[in-house]
Amino acid sequence: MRTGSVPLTDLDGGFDLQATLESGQTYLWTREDGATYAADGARGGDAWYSTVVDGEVIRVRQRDDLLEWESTTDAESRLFDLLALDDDLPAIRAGANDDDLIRAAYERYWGLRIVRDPFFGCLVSFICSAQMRVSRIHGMQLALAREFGTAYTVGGETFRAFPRPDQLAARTEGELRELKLGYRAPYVQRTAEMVADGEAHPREAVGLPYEEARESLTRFVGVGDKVADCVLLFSLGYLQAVPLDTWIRSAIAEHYPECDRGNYAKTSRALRERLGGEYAGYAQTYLFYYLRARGE
DNA sequence: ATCCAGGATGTAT
DNA sequence: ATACATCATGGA
Repeated sequence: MRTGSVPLTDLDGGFDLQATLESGQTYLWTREDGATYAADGARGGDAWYSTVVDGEVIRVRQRDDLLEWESTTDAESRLFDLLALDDDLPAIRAGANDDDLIRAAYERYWGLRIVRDPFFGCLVSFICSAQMRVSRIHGMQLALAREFGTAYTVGGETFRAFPRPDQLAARTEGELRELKLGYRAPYVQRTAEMVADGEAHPREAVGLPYEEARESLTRFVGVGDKVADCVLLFSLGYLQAVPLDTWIRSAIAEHYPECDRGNYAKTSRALRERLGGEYAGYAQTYLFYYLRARGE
């Protein structure tokens, strides 16, 4: 294993690994101490997290102002990409609407970055997210990796990659239901087939104007506007995407009632402008984590 | 027991 | 285009 470390004081705006990985954006990392993601956003700890990307095992942990990593390859540039370490956080925040709520959320979780997940794992994660809590979505993705993903053994420890499209496409709906995916099982199976067969691929959305990209992703089974927004935001680099989930919808009702325009597209557009346009997805994600931690 | 969780789909209007 | 029922599962 190669090792290295990134001095976080060099980054624009610092970094918070726990907030980034446990805030419900990504479900493709494993916390090695076995602790479940803190639903209340409890801070602290310097746990190791691991993932497998393109056949390379990557482990990271944060110790104060140092991000330590260990990997089967030189992982530094990969980490900059996956964890958006090159995003200019102060500039992003400066471009956001600065009301009391947004300010509080940014201050509480400062250093949280919008991840850039591998697209297939992200797509499946958010198909599974329908009417599910964060901890269970994570559990589903770990189960998919454990049952159907390729194993890599390094230093006596085994790491499981998230399954490739063909690996999931080869499973039956029944096998996926055994992992407690419920009614999402056929969605995952059919979407995996679409990608494996070359019928469609999430990356075809890249480069399209934002709302066209969202529409493009809804061709996958189990993907509506909300899940499409999550994939755009957490995998494909569309930082203006504002997913409207139940938490954000209640926040709209309580704090931004004028943004409720009746349907998804118009409401999302209104909230996007309200939250700061180009980087509205950042404010949305800080807000989501903040509100969920407070249990509102 | 009832409600709810990062919703989507099929059908009727 | 919009309204509605239906879909699994488990924790509060």
